[in-house]
Amino acid sequence: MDRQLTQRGEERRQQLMAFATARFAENGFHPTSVAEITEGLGVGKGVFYWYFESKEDLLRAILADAQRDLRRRQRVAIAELDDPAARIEAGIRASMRWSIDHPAVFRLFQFAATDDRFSGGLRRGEQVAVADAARHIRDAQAAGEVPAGDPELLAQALLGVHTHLVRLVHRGDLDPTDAVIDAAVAFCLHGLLGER
Amino acid sequence: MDRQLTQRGEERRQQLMAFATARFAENGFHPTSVAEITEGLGVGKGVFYWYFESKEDLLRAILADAQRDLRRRQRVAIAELDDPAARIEAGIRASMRWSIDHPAVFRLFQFAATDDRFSGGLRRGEQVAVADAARHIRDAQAAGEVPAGDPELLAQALLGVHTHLVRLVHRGDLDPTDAVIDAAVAFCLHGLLGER
DNA sequence: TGCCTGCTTGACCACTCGGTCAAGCAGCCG
DNA sequence: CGGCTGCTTGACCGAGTGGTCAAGCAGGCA
Repeated sequence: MDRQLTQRGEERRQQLMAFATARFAENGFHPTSVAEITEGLGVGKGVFYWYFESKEDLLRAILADAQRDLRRRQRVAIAELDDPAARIEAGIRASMRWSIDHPAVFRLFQFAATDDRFSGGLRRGEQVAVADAARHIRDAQAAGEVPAGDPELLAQALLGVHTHLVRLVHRGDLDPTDAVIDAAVAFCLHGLLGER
Repeated sequence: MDRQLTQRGEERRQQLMAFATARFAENGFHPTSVAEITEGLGVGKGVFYWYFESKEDLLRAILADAQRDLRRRQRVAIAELDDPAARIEAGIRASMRWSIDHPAVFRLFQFAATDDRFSGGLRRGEQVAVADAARHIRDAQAAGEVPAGDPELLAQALLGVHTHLVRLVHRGDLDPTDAVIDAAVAFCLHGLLGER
């Protein structure tokens, strides 16, 4: 699309993305029509296609935006920590907090992972975060803190715990307190059998 | 619907479910039309509505069927084990193997969890399995094998690891070998920091 | 043999969808 | 002031959609 947007145009674009995010999360991507989005905002349908090439394009933009934001938060959380284990823990905590704070976007991530039209884009971002965690695991292994084992696979396991527990929070099965995050961190670090 | 089905009718129903499972997994639920399913089978559209009330009804039937099958496999795997930790491990292994063996259905589970029209049905089955694992965790805690901690939450963490790693296998990022399952089990039992 | 029930057909319905476009509006620049 | 560019409008399009139904077929039971 690559349009020259004024301040006002940029705001309209954000408004469309925000509203669509809410509708997609609530109703699902496919069942939500473009008309529903523009009518909900009280604008003509053409406005939508001024800012986005298609409904798909819109969702991709939403996902990319959110991934950038999450990544930023992870980086900030880890920035000043040196110890590998501390960085891993801070990364888990930051990711969970972000995901809990952004229920709608998190739901869209879940859906997007389900659909080949979008999962490719997600994957790249996911792999960056996983590679990051894997690096810290490798460091911890080198320092003798963590026993041998495929760092990538372990990092993926962390992500699995994160994702599933956040889903339960949004579903209402778990309270969005720090206790959940603490438990997730404890499980990831010690598993079922506990500290040595 | 509750139709009186002959042998032939039962087979047709199964055929519809099997074909639809493949199409839904490949193309997505919403983008796959009823016409696509009946045409793929070379039958008239009315056939579909003889066996199912709606497209939604069909997906629900597919999910319920699959959940029953998974549950059966879990029960068999655990049946003759007494030790709580052994039961937990066997449950994880059985679940992962089943999920790896049923890529299409697993994908539908993932999608269904995303859509409120279907997630309710899934949830019940999921909670049964989680409650089961939680019981074993509680037993293990009573036996002093596992330190204190919310058993339900720990069971959910297991499920999170299972789900995410299976997804990676289906995505092609991980080879569907026993090594993945072993790693998942090891992570669940010992976490990152390893055995005591 | 005839009939009844389970099964199948495919044209048809009322609608919705994503997407287009000619036209009009508004604010800033020269 | 004129004009240019960014933005907005909403009627319109063709292609499908999920779902219905009157009609026909066939195999097994009486």
